[in-house]
Amino acid sequence: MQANDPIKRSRRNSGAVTVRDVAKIAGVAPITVSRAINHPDTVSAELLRRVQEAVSKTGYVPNLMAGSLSSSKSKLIAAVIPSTVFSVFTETIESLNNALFDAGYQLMLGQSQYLASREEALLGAVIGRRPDGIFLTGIMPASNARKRLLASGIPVVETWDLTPTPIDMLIGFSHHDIGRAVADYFLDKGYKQFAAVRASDERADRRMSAFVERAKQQGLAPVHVVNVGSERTLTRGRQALAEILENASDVDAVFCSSDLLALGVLTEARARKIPVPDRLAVMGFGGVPIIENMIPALSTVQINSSKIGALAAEYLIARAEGRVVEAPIVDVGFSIHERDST
Amino acid sequence: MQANDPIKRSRRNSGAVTVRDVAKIAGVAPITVSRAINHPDTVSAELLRRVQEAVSKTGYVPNLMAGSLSSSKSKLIAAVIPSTVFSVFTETIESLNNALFDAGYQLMLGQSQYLASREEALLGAVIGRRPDGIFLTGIMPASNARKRLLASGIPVVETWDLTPTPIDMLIGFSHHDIGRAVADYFLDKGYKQFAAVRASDERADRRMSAFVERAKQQGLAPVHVVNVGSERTLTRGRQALAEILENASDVDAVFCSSDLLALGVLTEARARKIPVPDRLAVMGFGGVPIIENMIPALSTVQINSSKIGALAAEYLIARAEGRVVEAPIVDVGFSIHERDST
DNA sequence: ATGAAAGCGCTAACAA
DNA sequence: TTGTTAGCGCTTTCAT
Repeated sequence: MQANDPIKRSRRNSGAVTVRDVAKIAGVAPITVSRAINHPDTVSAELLRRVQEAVSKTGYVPNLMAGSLSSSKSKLIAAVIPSTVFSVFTETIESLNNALFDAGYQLMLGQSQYLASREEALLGAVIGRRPDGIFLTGIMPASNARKRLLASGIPVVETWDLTPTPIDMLIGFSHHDIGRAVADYFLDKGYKQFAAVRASDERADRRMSAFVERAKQQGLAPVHVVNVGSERTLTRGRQALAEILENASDVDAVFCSSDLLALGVLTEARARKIPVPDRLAVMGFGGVPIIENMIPALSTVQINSSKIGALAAEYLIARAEGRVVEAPIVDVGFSIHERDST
Repeated sequence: MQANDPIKRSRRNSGAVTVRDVAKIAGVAPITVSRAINHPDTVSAELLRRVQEAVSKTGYVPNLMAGSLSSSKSKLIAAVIPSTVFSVFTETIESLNNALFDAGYQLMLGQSQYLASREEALLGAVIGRRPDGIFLTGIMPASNARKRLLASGIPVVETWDLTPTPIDMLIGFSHHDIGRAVADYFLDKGYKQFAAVRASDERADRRMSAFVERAKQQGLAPVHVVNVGSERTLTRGRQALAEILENASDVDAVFCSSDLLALGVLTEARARKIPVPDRLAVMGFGGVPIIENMIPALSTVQINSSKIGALAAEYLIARAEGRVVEAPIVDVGFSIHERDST
């Protein structure tokens, strides 16, 4: 009933402060507020000041969803990882997120829990948000999800693996080469009876297959493999060594699909007073920082986890901003870090 | 130049498939497509079928940003945590994310790296996305950020701490009580000369202050405290014990602000062949799974990290969907898990 | 350097 | 049950 009742808004209105409110107070057009905030250098000093004043007076926080919808730039990067708990991926995510933050991007995190079913659903949600880029842990096999990803046109970086047919960009290393290299390394050191402790996951599978195959090629006895399924725990690593010793007491070298499992094997060896590395060698995978200064320090296949995250951020941001990424297929390699356990 | 050239779209158009395209193919109105997707039970079977067909034919993925803008519901929850690397928060985040996913929500993750400056910037970005809820690690002190959060009207849950003045909801425990309880526990066990190893963070500060104060209250000699700053590593834990022994060789019990630091202390003790727990007791904080089955198994102040995440998800989702949360202030407590190291 | 108009893709509100 | 209309809050396009 006020005289200056604004035009009757027939429907909604969420109540929050909008560009329009700020514009009215600053005595400018909404578009000027937008420019003052996003491209301050294209606006005169005087107007800039007035807008800033109005912004702080009202506590205006721009609605980024509206901005994204309008500009088709979301400043959002989505990452899909299997798990964060004591996993080698945490460092990748941390470096990815830090780099994104510095460039003004946000990270959306989806955890697939190593479940293919979940990955599919996750991807729908991810694409629906129209992120400017997608970070994938692992490579995406031919599937419905892959088709949707391809169709979306969103820049994608697959990581932690290599393939001749990436969706788009790729930052990884060869799991096959690792298995082979570890077998050769053990052989070199004079170990003769190998075992493997692994979780159920496709990449571990390839490392272990190559390890087993190489041992066979070199004329060794069959490798005793324990698959711990989805129980990626230290305890399960301990049990695995117990199983191995029961069934193949002459095993003298164990390759584990993760540092955590290797820590378990090491722990069980200690419990049984088995001399490491004299009687038993243990090799981990990943290179989480903690293992380096334990006693005994764990030898491992070291992956530069942070580098993967940092590179991925760089590539994704470049593409999001329309730049061309020169060499978007990178093999970051690996290195066997010899420590006390081998 | 085609005869059926559509109405000349004067401006933009991102090229992707939209509701309109699907609607045209299915021979219905756009809103019907929207309903068929979001509320399938309000649409006749026949139309539902036609819409689904059109969706799969076109590969339509709804633009959730547009939907959010229109409905003021983003189905996004933002979480701000200090760090993910070997941190006790990973389990909280994992359980939070899992619960959110099951309810159709996405997680946006921001890492503050324990930097107040970063937290402020992060919060701006977070509020700008208009998430349906915000998960905070720790409590937010009076500050500009707190004001903005309050003003935003977004449901907030603060965690991992207690305060009489939460912003909104709260799921935590008393750091003061922990420090006190650990001192009492050590005392009970007959230890007499305490030390502490801690990182720079406000919550560790309160645990340690209470620990120190209680020891004093009980007539013990001053507690020797080593502050490792931001170096939350196993190695730094080792160094810390070395420092302690150099300056206070009669120390017989060490309380650490994290399990990782405690693992370092334990490792150094082993390197020096100091009998644990006879000559030296070590207590960690957090309860990361790995410590339970190591040798020696680390005693720790166990926090139910997953429960915090799960509860937070429950509360945040309830509030996002307009429901009332009955008791939004929860003390999840803690428990001292006695293992080999004490 | 600034503004007016249009529209990003979706759904709430109202109508039939 | 289905459709029409309007508008969420912003920025692009075009004009001045």
